[in-house]
Amino acid sequence: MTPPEPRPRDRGIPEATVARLPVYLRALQALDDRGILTVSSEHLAETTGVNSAKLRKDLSHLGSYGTRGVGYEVEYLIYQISRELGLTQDWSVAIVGAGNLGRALANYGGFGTRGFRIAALLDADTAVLGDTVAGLSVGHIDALEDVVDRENVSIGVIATPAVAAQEVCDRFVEAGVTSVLNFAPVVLNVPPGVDVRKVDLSIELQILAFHEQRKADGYAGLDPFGKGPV
Amino acid sequence: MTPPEPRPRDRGIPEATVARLPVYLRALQALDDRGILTVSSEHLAETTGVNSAKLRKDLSHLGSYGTRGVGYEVEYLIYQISRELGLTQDWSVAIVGAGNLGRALANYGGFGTRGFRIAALLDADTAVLGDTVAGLSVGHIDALEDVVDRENVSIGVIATPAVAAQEVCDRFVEAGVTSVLNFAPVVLNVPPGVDVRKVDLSIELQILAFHEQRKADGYAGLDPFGKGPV
DNA sequence: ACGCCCTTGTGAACACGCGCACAAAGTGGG
DNA sequence: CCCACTTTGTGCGCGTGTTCACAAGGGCGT
Ligand SMILES: NC(=O)c1ccc[n+]([C@@H]2O[C@H](COP(=O)([O-])OP(=O)(O)OC[C@H]3O[C@@H](n4cnc5c(N)ncnc54)[C@H](O)[C@@H]3O)[C@@H](O)[C@H]2O)c1
Ligand SMILES: NC(=O)c1ccc[n+]([C@@H]2O[C@H](COP(=O)([O-])OP(=O)(O)OC[C@H]3O[C@@H](n4cnc5c(N)ncnc54)[C@H](O)[C@@H]3O)[C@@H](O)[C@H]2O)c1
Repeated sequence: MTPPEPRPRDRGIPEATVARLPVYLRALQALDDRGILTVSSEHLAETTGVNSAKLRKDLSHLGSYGTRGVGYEVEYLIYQISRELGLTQDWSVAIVGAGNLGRALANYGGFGTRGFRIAALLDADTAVLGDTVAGLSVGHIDALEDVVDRENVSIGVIATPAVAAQEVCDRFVEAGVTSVLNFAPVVLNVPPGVDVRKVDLSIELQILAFHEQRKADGYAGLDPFGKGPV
Repeated sequence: MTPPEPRPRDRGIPEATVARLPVYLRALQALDDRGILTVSSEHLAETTGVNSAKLRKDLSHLGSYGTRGVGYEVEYLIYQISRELGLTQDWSVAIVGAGNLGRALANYGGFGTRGFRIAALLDADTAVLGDTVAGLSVGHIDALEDVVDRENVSIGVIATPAVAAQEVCDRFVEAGVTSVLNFAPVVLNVPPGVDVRKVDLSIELQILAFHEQRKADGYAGLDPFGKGPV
């Protein structure tokens, strides 16, 4: 419309902010549980480990929900963040791969309490079919399309070995799933419009190893008071 | 210090680059397994899902290991990246919390093959002490300091419930561990010089839910034909 | 030996995110 | 009613990271 207008993706919340909102939400819920009614950006920032100005800027993307001189009303902010994140509705999740990780995930209680319902746990190995994990019976992978359709699954979790991950992903996408959480150590290929997030433990360890090595090498790095290599 | 000198932290590799090196490494190892001797930045970039210029810039931080007109020698690059990441030595890892997740991690074979040795699996619950997981006997949490010392543990993994995480972390730090991988949904407090990385599945799901909601809202955003998030 | 073509390595422009610092706005006390 | 104090919301400069585009460099065919 207006040529000199820097507006193309303004209705969008910065990705970095989106990644922090769940952290704020969790801290706010802890405050709420303790019966605390309001909180300042300074205090909330401290408990979530971020800069208070950054926190305020993050929240300002949702609207002006604070009161100057006072702070933010805990319950109201919980509601606003939840709404923004889409947590006022329930989401169905399907997990593929009922191995070590898939079972741990299915057994994990922390999902249901946040509005994520595990609709199915699927596997290709007939030896595990019918096993009961967390009250859920392991289904066959060929039921994937049916499950996605019937249970209205919108998030697919991949906990299979690496070689099977792309194929499972393709089936998810084909079935209409547009959000995938991948634990297999492979780069998934997906069409535009599909979001993939990956959790890769080996990479995390390798990053830690890199920094660990840095500390070990006698690097007189920045931060002279750095509590050095203890 | 010196105004015209851009040298203060030059020997350092950008954090974003460090996070990608393990991805390149994995792709290179796959090429190596297939007997492929050299690879171009274009090709490697495609299989790892990054921009080829970014890949070249990443690799240039390690040195000039490519040959113009040809590409990179796979084996040599594997060696250089491994060295930079500190993977030419072995690292001892201690896991605390022998629940669903801790056991899945201990059972996972993908760590040992990359130079990470699980030195111990510890828990506070006497009911699980002595259980054998992946050839490892679950030890008591009070042995943490001993284990760290004796096995030369440099990376601590926290797979306990949230309430116990900070305390376990403190004990790790006190014992001399300077790298922590945390699975519990809490913000850990550590002194300078200690690296913490977190893996938080609930946050990953919430981020996916946010984007999912975005897609569902009939947002006739920019770019009617997808290409949106990816 | 020479020149063509391929690929690297990087300069420069751009986009994004961070944190300081402060004016605006609201509260509570006198 | 006014003033002093607290805390929000944000303008701005800075640093980091990404991408384009291209000159420099090296192999290979002739
Ligand atoms: N266990 C961990 O702690 C851990 C850590 C890091 C990464 N990972 C990754 O997570 C994934 C799963 O790990 P895991 O330890 O649970 O492995 P696992 O071998 O215990 O389980 C994998 C499961 O996937 C099933 N499967 C195989 N092919 C399938 C297919 N085509 N369709 C459906 N199911 C299929 C198998 O039958 C098996 O039950 C792997 O990619 C692994 O690299 C696991
Ligand atoms: N299981 C999952 O898939 C999953 C997913 C996301 C997050 N998490 C998080 O990972 C952590 C572990 O999850 P889990 O499912 O394995 O839980 P879990 O309850 O199965 O296991 C926790 C283990 O920690 C032990 N423990 C408790 N206090 C301890 C202490 N002070 N010192 C040592 N050990 C102690 C318990 O005895 C238990 O064996 C939790 O914080 C959870 O929120 C787990």
